[in-house]
Amino acid sequence: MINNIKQLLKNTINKKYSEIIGSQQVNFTVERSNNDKHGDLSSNIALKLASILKKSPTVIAENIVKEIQNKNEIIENIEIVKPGFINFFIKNSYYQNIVEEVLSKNRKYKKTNLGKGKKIQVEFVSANPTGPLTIGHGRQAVLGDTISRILEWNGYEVTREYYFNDAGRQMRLLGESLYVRYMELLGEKLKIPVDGYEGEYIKDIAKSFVKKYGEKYKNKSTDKIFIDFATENIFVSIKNTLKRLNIVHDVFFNEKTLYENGKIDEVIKKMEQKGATYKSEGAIWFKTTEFGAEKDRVLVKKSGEPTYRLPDIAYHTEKLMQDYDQIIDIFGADHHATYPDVISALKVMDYDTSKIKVLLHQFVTLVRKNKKIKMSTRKGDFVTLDELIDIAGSDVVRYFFIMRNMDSHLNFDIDLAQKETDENPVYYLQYAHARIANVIKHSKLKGIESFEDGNIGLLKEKEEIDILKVISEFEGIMELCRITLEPMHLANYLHKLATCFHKFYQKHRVVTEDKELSKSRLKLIKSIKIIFSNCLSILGIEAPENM
RNA sequence: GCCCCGGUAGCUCAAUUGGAUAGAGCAACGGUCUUCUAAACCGUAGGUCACAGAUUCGAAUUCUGUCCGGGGUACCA
Repeated sequence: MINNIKQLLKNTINKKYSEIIGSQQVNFTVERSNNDKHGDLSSNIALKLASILKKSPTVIAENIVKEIQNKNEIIENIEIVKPGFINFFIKNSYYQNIVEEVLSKNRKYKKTNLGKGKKIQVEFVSANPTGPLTIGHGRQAVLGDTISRILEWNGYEVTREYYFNDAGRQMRLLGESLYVRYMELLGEKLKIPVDGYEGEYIKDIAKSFVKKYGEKYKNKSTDKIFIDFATENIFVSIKNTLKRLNIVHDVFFNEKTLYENGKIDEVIKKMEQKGATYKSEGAIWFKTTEFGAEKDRVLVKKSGEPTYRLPDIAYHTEKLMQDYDQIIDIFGADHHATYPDVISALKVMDYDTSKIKVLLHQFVTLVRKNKKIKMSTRKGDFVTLDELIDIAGSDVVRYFFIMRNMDSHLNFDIDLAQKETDENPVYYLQYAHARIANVIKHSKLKGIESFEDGNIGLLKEKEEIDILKVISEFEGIMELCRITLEPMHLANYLHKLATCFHKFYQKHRVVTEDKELSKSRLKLIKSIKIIFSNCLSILGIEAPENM
């Protein structure tokens, strides 16, 4: 509809003003009005042309309108307003026809195939197996999965990837922490190492360790079994948590692979050849200052161990070697200083980094009794994602995490979540869906077997047309989501759709003595139901038939 | 110090990326179920869009500076 009008305007000015405009691009827009008085669509074309043509916008608008009047069958009326906006009023029949389109396309309504044959890798969560997933990870998990679903809706083939490291200092500490808890169960008091893991979950793991091995590993603190046992247990729980949220990764990539397949050495050698590194104080440094960084960074410590940066770089060369058309990395705000180094290194080695898109999301702050709490996995001070799902349920958790812009901090009030699950906004959407399902069921009881022959021309009430207008926005919203990769827009949209449905429901009855009208309204609500169900499925949220 | 986010109603956040009278949900107050689900709807109240400049027909949105909050700035990941 918008493109339709836009093309019409473009043609008109090309015809009328081509001599003056010449090859200049006129950047005008056609947008949905946010006020009924301004019609359905409005264009600023006359305002944009005013400075080029050196005429008053109103005069230009009048000339344009004269030209296009009656040239488009969906336009009911055109008005010119104050500074020079051209407002279009669209015919009801245009909106009514949407019902038929939704009903016939159903699950495929406005679904696109833009990504057909294209592969995208989305990397997210990527938490090392040192403890259960926290609320903080939850945001990234839901964000990553929902973005994946948006891409899939557009026909892309998405691979969800999880990158992890089960070696190194953190893991050693994890193993030692488990050992301490293990010995504790065997009656010996030891101290958790400095920077070790103090969370309760280690005690649980220690219990199953005892169950399995008894006293076999008493006093064998250095045995690798402690690390392996801990990571294995933790990974199982991480995967379970994600599964509860309907999130399943396709690939778990172990950092270890990069050492085994020689990628790490390869990267170091290549960067050396390119003259991007140097040795100093026994370490190997990357000249990041040449890429605008403040300081040079260490790639290999004097101990010979790489810093986290090196495997990150190697991992990305690995990603780029595969045939993905796009690579999306989802990181927390704490990564903002490190990923530019990775990109710089890839550029040094002549990789095309334009395929890589990095999305940073801000942190989740846990609020409890009106106090902000800093979460730390190490100190065991956190609320796990599992606990949150227990309290609120998967649907609410998913909705909650994509409800807001990823750029804004998220304050999570745990008391509120516990107390007010009934008033959660997600129920508002699901309730609308369930209500519709119920009305359709009711209509069958009232003897309306089918409503395929309902006459959409009978949908004339303001509340009915309003709903159809919102449905007509769906395509644009999905486009916005695709471009910005920001699922929040879809959440806002659904809320808006639910609002107009509830308003309609309150004011008008669907099933009445008037069979014809009932059938047409059943068609209407069926089409709303389809939109709900499609959108909720993109958000990974259930669309219940009753509540 | 430097880098990245944010600052909008009492609270949590929107504003389709520069459009017209800045909107929702909680919280407050008042109203609506003999009817297809009241987990809903209607109404009232609530705003110096942090502050100051700049850009233009037009700014919450872009630019500059200042203030406040969060994150980063490791030979931790």
